[in-house]
Amino acid sequence: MGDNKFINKAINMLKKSPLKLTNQRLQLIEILFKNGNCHFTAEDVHKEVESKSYKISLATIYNCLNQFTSHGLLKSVKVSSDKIYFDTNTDSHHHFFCRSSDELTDILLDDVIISSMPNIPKGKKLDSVEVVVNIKD
Amino acid sequence: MGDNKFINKAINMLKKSPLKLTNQRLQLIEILFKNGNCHFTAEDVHKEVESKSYKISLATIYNCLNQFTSHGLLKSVKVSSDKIYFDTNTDSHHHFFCRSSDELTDILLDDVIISSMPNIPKGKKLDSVEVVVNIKD
DNA sequence: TCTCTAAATTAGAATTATTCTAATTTAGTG
DNA sequence: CACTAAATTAGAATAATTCTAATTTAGAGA
Repeated sequence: MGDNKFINKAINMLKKSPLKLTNQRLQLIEILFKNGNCHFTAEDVHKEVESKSYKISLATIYNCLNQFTSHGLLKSVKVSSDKIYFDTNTDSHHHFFCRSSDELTDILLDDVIISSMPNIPKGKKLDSVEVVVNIKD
Repeated sequence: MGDNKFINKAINMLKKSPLKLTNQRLQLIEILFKNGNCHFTAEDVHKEVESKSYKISLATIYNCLNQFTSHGLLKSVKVSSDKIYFDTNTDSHHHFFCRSSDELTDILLDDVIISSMPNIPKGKKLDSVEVVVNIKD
């Protein structure tokens, strides 16, 4: 009680998953979810882990980000960058990607209205629709 | 004359650019443009170069794909894959990306109608809008 | 509470895509 | 035809990420 609601929600999801509640995972959840919706790369997380002097190896950071993604705590986003971004907002939504600053920010789902969509090729199923609005300074 | 119109168009663009007409560039243009619109990674090109026994190093393939991209012969596309895709269609348009086969295919610009767009953040300019429709088997 | 085992963590090596370096070759201008 | 800037190349370097194999730990069950 008294805890951050975003952190609590993430811990509850972790408890409902088959993943174990390790110190590393709980500390990562604290770092990732303390501010509600945000975006980060593995390296961003690694830097914050270092600065807090938490004992979490880079391999564990990668493992956990990937496991959190497959268990619905995070979403991964690929844009015109060489890094994978993770997003604490797992609802369907879109992104601005700034090519000047490499920053990813949310676009609310309702702020993009797609009024016509192509037919899905025969034999394939729709997975997701991602709109990236690339911007620059 | 008698040549493929896609190849001719690409060679003309190369001639109008400051890039020199080397054997390697002409052979790459032949490979890339012979079939009109298509998508490939550097590795795809490398394989075809090998199979034709052309003498083009992997470094030159990367150099040329990047130079062709900066001079308007190609466009590069980033999707949920660890590789960069190149596209001979340089007009504004969208893509299907099949997560099962890693295949990228075009969506005609007019097949996606976006009837409402978010405001661009203060101080930034619009660069481009990319819609990726992820599909699977 | 204690044991046990599968899961988690870790350091460091490996991998993969891509870019860089520095030496050699070549296009095409003059 | 010579010259020079650009292009090509092999191989090293880089950067992000994943793998390996050894050690540690969570948490289920006695």
